[in-house]
Amino acid sequence: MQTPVSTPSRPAITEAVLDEPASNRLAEVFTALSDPVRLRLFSLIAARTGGACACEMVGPVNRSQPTVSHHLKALEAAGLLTRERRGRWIWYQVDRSGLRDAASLIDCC
Amino acid sequence: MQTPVSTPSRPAITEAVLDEPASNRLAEVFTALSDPVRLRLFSLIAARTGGACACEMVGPVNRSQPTVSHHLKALEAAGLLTRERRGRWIWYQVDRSGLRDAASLIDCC
DNA sequence: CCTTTATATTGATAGATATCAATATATACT
DNA sequence: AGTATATATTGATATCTATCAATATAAAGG
Repeated sequence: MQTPVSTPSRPAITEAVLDEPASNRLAEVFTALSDPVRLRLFSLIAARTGGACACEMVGPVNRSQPTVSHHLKALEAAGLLTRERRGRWIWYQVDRSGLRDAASLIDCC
Repeated sequence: MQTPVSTPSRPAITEAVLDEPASNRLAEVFTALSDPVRLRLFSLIAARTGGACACEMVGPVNRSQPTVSHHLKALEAAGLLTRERRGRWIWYQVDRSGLRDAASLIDCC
């Protein structure tokens, strides 16, 4: 499941009811953000300009390496992170475009 | 589980790593938004100034009355909707304050 | 090629959750 | 009181998910 390169901009939620495809896609994004460990991982990455290495994250979130790997994969699959290998390491960065749909929903406040 | 009356404003996610209480609270909000049916319900309510009656929602989301009731309760528990009885009917409105935390996370895009 | 290090996958399990049918509660009207 | 209508709760079930131990893969360096 991958995010399309360019996402069509959606009307604000106060202006039109979400149709089923839109709500399905948005639910994917919010599902990815619905776990405290994933939120902390996302936050760790967002707080560093230039992104962060997966190797730095096991300690801070206090979960096993496979669990961290699993969560990072989920965030990437939802289009919230980009992933890049550098030698033995994997570097993640926030994919801001993946957040736009979610932001437009929440804009109404 | 009820939202405090006034929520302390949080630093942008690009500035500080979420601590555990913050990520737990935020995960509650995003969990509430993580289901397509709940998103459509939320959207149905947000699209109507003055809110919407629970009785109008079973048809549009194509789920049973108990399921709709269950989802509306979840949205209210997360602090995303307010609930008011008017005679036999229950009216819901978007609680914008409940969205602020989520918005601040997503601001970074 | 063998070892080390970083990350991913597999398999298992406990807990969460979306759903509905049946039933209960609450309000209004007669 | 009795009936009709709106919403909530209960109980059951199927599916999903967070987690870890064990194992696999991938890259770098000797």
